[in-house]
Formats: sequence, structure tokens, C-alpha cells
Amino acid sequence: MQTATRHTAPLQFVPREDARRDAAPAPLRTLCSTCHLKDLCLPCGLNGTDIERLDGLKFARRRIKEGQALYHEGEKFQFIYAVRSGTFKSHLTLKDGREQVTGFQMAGELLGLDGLASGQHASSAIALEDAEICAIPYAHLMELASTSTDLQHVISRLMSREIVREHSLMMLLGSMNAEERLAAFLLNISQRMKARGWSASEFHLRMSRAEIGSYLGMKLETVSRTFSAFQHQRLLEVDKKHVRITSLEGLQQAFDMRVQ
Amino acid sequence: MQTATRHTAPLQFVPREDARRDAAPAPLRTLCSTCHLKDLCLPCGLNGTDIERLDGLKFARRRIKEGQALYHEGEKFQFIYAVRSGTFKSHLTLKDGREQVTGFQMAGELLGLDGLASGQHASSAIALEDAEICAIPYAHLMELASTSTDLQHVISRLMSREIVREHSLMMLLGSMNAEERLAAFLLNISQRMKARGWSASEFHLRMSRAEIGSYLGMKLETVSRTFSAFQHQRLLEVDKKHVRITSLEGLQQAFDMRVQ
DNA sequence: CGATTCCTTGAGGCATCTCAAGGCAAGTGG
DNA sequence: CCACTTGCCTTGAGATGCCTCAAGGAATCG
Repeated sequence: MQTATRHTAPLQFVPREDARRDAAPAPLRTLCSTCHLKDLCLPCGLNGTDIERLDGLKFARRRIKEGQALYHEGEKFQFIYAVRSGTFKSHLTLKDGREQVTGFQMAGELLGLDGLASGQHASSAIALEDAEICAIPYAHLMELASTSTDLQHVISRLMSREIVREHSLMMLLGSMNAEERLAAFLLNISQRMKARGWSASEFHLRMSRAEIGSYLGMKLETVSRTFSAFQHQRLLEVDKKHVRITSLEGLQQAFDMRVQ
Repeated sequence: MQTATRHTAPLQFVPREDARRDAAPAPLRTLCSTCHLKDLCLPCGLNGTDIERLDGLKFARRRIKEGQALYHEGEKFQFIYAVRSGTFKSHLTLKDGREQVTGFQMAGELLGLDGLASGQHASSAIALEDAEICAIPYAHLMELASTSTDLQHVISRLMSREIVREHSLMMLLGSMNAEERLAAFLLNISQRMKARGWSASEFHLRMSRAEIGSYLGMKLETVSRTFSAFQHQRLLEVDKKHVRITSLEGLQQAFDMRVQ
């Protein structure tokens, strides 16, 4: 295990040295209402007035380097994190050192909601590439929510979405075979890429075969073999982490075999 | 499939005929502050003033007969349900007719939180025995929450708890073998029984082998064989659905092999 | 250039699934 | 009350999909 993954990134807002050199530092105040991710992220579903109310939210932007942790399992829960750029994995660590990946988070998605239950983070979040996040103080968010029922609804809805997401994952883990699992995974990534304005058919996976395997409940060798099988079936073209879906219908079919 | 499971129980408060005969009808107003489940259910963690505020909540009590649905996947979401008595299963139905059980709910636990995300229930809830629930209108609950930040916190915490619960299930489905899965399941049931003042070592399972199997991601035959294996290991005494844990330590060990 | 990490592929083993048969308990109808 | 059905559980035997172990290739890094 790398030492980097054991170390939590500093809490304060720190534009990295190289960022200072080749670009203007990020503005001190970032507003939800002008954020390019506002249709995916926290403000999603809010009307004009409420989005402006969200602008009252003071939060820090932080850069997280690849391999660094945003938070660790067991750490005190204080912030909800919104991914601005980059990709994260959430995972639990088992007693014997193995990990179960519980999710991958992309731009506009939230991290840390599982910490509310006990006041401690129930999982760890690791950056899979250099990333940037907004750290929203939970207490402050709830304060703001008490002034707007719509904002309360949005927060509840986001948490419910997480529950629904995990339901489908349980279905996947509980009753699908290797090909169905990987097809479901790739179709999910594809949709999320599309929602972010990227190509739905060609993308770069940020996670390793082992991480995909942990997420899907299979060994890395099985993930690799299933990628190869999809290539032979002419559903994909794979070059390491670069994936091109050549037959979306075929993938859908592999997935649709069992799922609604 | 029985027709009963395809039919949703009526929405209005209906004391059943036989209930009217052999007992006084349930009171028209049920108060959270005097409920025997208040330490497990919605009021959990609230202080005196806020619990009394919860008493402003108007909700109906409903009886659900064994096999009947509280709600179906796809139905409009309007209520959060609190189990007063009885046991439920939540499940998703796959295209090919098979089902994935996503959880079992006991007295004091909440049902329906997955409906918030889209305004439609994402799963179905079926009573595994005659049961009674409180149907709490979600809009009304949120109205009340807008008057109390503590109540908001409690609702968020309950949703977060559901996320954490599903995390552990993912860990179970993703990286444990049959014995570990069943041990984890039985220990979980045992804890929840204990929290309700029942015996932690001897209880009656309300769900079938097939339902346990669906929940744990294994076939009913494997569940049955694993029960038998535990009996041979002198960890359990099993008679159909009646289970007596004779070695809690042994079960813990079967489970602890991998999990924190 | 060696060390390291990640990926791919092969061969064999094993845990779980599949298929099948039979037992038990509860319900039903004659 | 008995014969029959039905649902649920248990157990066995064989099949199989995924895992384990192992080797080697490709890319990255100091």
C-alpha cells in the first residue's frame, strides 16, 4: 500500500504551486449559481431563488492529488464534498486488509453522505486522478436548509438517490454473472459520461482492474477476461484503460438479459 | 405467485373486522411521544421538546396482512412507513421474474425512503407476517421538519443509516463466502431482536430460505446446506424457521474471519 | 536499466449452482 | 377422517463459472 493513500489531504484551501504558476488562482468565493456543474450537483432541481440562496453557502475548494485521501473511514464527519473535477473511489477496508469499493464518484457527485449516520465517515474516499472538490460544512448546509424547504427536499432527494443507487448495486452483486456485471458497469459509466457532455461511447477508465473487480464482486483476472470476451464479441475495443463501446445495443443486451 | 402479493393494501385506516370483535379499535390518534418504539423509530435521538413537536404529526395506522404489499415498485411515493409490528421484505423485481431482496424491516424501522429520489417507489414492500405500520405523509413530515433543525438532522441521519447499512451488505455480497454471509445475517438479526427486547439467541425467522438466499446472493439450497453446516459445527440448532444460536462466539468467528 | 505496477492469459481446483428426488406440515375437499 | 395437493425444506450428484496460482508482457519511474 502506498503511503499516499494513508495520508489525508490538508483541510485548508491550498492552490498548488504549479497551479499558481500557469493559471490565475481559483477565486476565493465560488458560487453555486454560476458553477458549470449546477445541473448535476447540489443545486440540481432548485429554482432561481433557491440557487441564489445556495450562494450564501461558504465553502472551500480543495485540490486532491491522485492517490490522496479526501477522508478516511472513522474520521470525524464535518463536510459534504462535491466533486468539481477528477474521479474518486469510496471503499471500506476489511480486517484482512482487502478492500470493498462501494462506489466511484465523478464531477458533480457528492461524497461523504454516509458520515451523517454516526458522525464518523463510514468509508474512505481516494482520488483516482488529480481532483478538485468543494468542501461544504454540513452544519452550515443544514442551517441554510432550515430557511428553505426546497433545499431540504433536494438534500433528502440526493440521499435517497444514493440509496437507490446502492439498491441496483445489490441487485448486480446478488444476481448477475460476470458479463452482466461488467456490462452494467460500463453502461453506467457511459451514461454518466454523457450527462457530463463527454462521449458516451469512448472514455478513459480511471480505476484499475482490481478496483473494478472489488466494486463488482469479482477478481481482477475475471474482469480482465470479461473485457477480452467483450472484445471478441465485438462489443468493445479496449486498450488498457481506454474503452470504446462499438455496440451499445450488444452491451445493453448482455445487461438486459436479466434486468428491467 | 399468490394474488395477494400483487395487490396493494387499501390506503385508509381500516381496523379489521376480527380486530373490532376481540379488542377495542386502535386509538384514532397515535402519538410518537408515548409509542413503545420511540427509542428505535423516528423519534430516536430527539429531545423532549422535539418529540412533542412530532406529536403534531398526523398519520394513519394500517394493518397489512401476510403476503400483502405496503407499496409496489413504480407506485407514487407519498408516505414514509414506520413498522409498528411484524416483518417486511423490500425487493426489486427483475425482468425475468426473479427478485432481489434488498432488506428486511422489523418493528421501529422505516420503509419507503428510496421513493424520495424520483417520487416513485424504487422497490416493493411485502409483509412477511400480519403487520401494522404508521403511514407518515412525507410532505407533512417535511413541513414539520422546517420548524426544527433537530428533526431535520434525525431524518438525514436515518437516511444515512440506510446508506451505511447497504454499504455493509455490498461488502457482504462482494467479498464473503456462503458461511460468512449467513453468519453475518444471523448476527444482524440477533442484534436487532435484542434491541427490541427479544432473545438474541433464539428467534423465529419470518422469511423463507429463498428470500434469505436472494438477500444474501445465494441459492436457497446453499442457504439450507449452510444452515446444516452450522448445525454440524454446533453453532446453531435449527428447526425450519426456528433458530437457536448455541455459540455466539463461533458465529462471530465465522463472520470475523474477514470483516472488521 | 532494473524495479515496480498493472494487465493479460493459461491451467487446474473448488465453491456454488443446477437438477432431481424425497420428506414434512398445513390446507382442502370428498 | 383420509387422500391429495401444495409449499417449503433438505440432501445428493454432477456441472460449471469463477477463483487461485503462475508466468510473462507492457508501460512507467527513479
